[in-house]
Amino acid sequence: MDRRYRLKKSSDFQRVRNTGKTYTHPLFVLIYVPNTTMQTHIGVAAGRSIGNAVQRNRAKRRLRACIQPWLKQLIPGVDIILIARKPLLTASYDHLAKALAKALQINHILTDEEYAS
RNA sequence: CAGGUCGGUCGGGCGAUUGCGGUUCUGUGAACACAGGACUGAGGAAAGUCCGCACUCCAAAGAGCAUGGCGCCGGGUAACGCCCGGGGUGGGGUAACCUGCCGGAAAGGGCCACAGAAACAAUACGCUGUACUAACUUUUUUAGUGCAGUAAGGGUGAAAAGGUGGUGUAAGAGACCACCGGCAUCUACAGUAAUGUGGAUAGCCAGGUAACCCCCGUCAGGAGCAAGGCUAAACAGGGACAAGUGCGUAAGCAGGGAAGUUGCUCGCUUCCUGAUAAUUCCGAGUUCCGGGUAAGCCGCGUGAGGUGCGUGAAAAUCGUGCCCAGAGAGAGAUGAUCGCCCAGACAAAUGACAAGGAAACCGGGGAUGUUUCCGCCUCGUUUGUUGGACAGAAUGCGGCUUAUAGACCGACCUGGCCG
RNA sequence: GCCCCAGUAGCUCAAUGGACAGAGCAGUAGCCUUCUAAGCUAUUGGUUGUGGGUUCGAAUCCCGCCUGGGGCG
Repeated sequence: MDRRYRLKKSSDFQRVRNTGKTYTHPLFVLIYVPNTTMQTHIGVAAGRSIGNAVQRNRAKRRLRACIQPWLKQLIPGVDIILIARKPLLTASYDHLAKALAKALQINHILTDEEYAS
């Protein structure tokens, strides 16, 4: 995932978490809110409860790898935060990819839903 | 062959598809962005942040005190609380080997609960002598009080004042004697030294604790890359606080005041040292408070760097040759999905070796030998299943500590068998 | 990343190196009350975060880990 499309500032994270809509799944938490810049930003986070530094990094990498194929089909102008949860470390890739795709469809963030389905 | 000890090395490999960070090249295009290519991208502990340095800022990094660390000896180093070698003194192991401790308790202070007579000293449980009193009364003995002597005795305790035996005495005591042990001073030899082995002298006054204070020696100025420097933007043009004197025309000097020196003092550095009749106003600063910005660049990787050879008892210690192209993020890159292989583990089949067991034979009998069958363990081959731990750079190094599936190499020890 | 601090009963806190580590609240049982609350009495509950060391003796002193918390530009 290119660095341009990432959510960076701490204040941005605070804004999205305070004003955004939340969708909870056993593997992750998805928070999103529309912005005014027509540019998509995605932030990935993993808390201390996930484990040590290796496990936190792995969780974030897997989430980035899963969101990668959907980048071009997202509605422009949305800020998204993905927060990893503990079972994500042991889940298979297929399981995680399907769960994430379903989450994106339900929340109507994709531009072309027929292609996505 | 089995079990173990010590030291060292490695800590999965190759490929495909698709992504990310860094450097660089090419093309398009106005800055600057986009597209494509090439090279490259975590560790032995990157961890804990426990020590030591480099580096940066505090004017320079000065003195004394305080505070803190360290503490047998020698060597190494930029330095260390680290490493190597040696010494003393305990503990564990059959052994190889592992492991605790290390200046001073005769400079001084404190503490040593309970128990005990007493915890370093005497208002003495006891023992002995003696005077007096009382009981009984033939002597004796017993009890109490006073005086004097005593650390031998029992028992207490973690610990009881050199030990054993004797002389001696009213009872006792290194008071004296013999042997043994420890300490101090002087001294000879060996060793760079710690120290070791001897000799002489007088003495036993000298319990433990310094991870209690302390004394001696030695080291340390403080803060930390969010250090610090530059650029841009933004807010504000704020509030608090002292001295306010003398000489001099003035500059300045002296005195005074504020701040800094990340504890204190000295020293040093910076700044201030005015008005008014009066209330009062003014009043510096690298000070304090309050407010604002959290964007970019540098610091930032050639370094106490790797590696071969030599030197050395050893310490990647020193000397020397060669190679340096190869991580530098900033919500923080090195990933995701597969395929093949390789250590290793388990199961099955099969082969080799074979502790041993059974039967038969040779032989008068035994030791022993020969043949056949069964065969723990170990190793090899094939097939199947499974299968790689601890863990992620964030200024950089030297150590320490802690976590870690396993694999390999070398040296040594113990036991069994064979020659 | 760098630098600090703390850990004692279920909770909040005490304890000069010295006997079985205390106090309040909470819990349990009893008394009181028609019943409950309040009150009174008794009682339960601790590897002093953990592993070593110093000491005759450690919650306390020293060292290593674990867990939790705080600060900075």
